[in-house]
Amino acid sequence: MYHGVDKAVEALLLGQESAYCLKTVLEHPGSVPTEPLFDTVLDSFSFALSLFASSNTHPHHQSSQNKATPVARKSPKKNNCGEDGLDHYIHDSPNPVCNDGFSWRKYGQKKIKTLSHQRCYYRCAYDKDRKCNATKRVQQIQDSSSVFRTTYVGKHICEVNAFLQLNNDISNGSKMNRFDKIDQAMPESIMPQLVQVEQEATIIKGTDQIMNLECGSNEFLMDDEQFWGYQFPPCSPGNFMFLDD
DNA sequence: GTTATTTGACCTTA
DNA sequence: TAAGGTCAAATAAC
Repeated sequence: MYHGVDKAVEALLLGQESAYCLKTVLEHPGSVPTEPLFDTVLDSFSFALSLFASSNTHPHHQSSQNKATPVARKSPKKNNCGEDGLDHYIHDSPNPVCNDGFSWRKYGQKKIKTLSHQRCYYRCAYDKDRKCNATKRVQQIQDSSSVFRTTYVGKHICEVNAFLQLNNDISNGSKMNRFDKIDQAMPESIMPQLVQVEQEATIIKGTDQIMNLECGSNEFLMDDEQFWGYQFPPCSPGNFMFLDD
């Protein structure tokens, strides 16, 4: 999936560029708002990581994917989502959404009247520890193929808290390697800050690698190129598009 | 024993 | 009142 890798590289480059801008801004405090730059850096890396994650959904990587799936734990007696389709998906087609880098805890599932499959509800595993209010809903939306819609609601603040802790440690004179500290601070959660909501960001992952943005009640599907264009439109340096938070 | 998942009940909203 | 979202006790896995 070289196309996706190219996109990922682009995203990383954009993130790098934004990081450089942020560095410059921080050296000249007050000149430019820093928050949009933070968001762009996070979004860039998030998107790149999501692409890598989706590239790992190729059947050849199935075994490793299954290992990494955080919600794979299932009771043999109780069906995860009560539908054959989802079971089939989990076991026969790796679920990329479950490998989005965050740790999720399932807190419910519901049969949706207009849909043939149940909707599963997850919240951040650190919702209490780090007061992270991020949740997601996973819904299979097609019977004929393994297409799942994951709707992310809320913003992950768990990794932000971890970074604050990290920065405190560093500023307190710790000599430990920065990345060692990151690994310690957030073994599982240093990962994508997917497009966050007030508007919900919805990503569909399936056999066609479709991505979807859901804007209010008007849904539309787009391929990853369109999604990319939406997320990171062509722009000159210093003229980024930021998503409202 | 601890932690995660399941699932019916309850709450909220349109 | 119906439908979607969340809670929490029961249950299963480790």
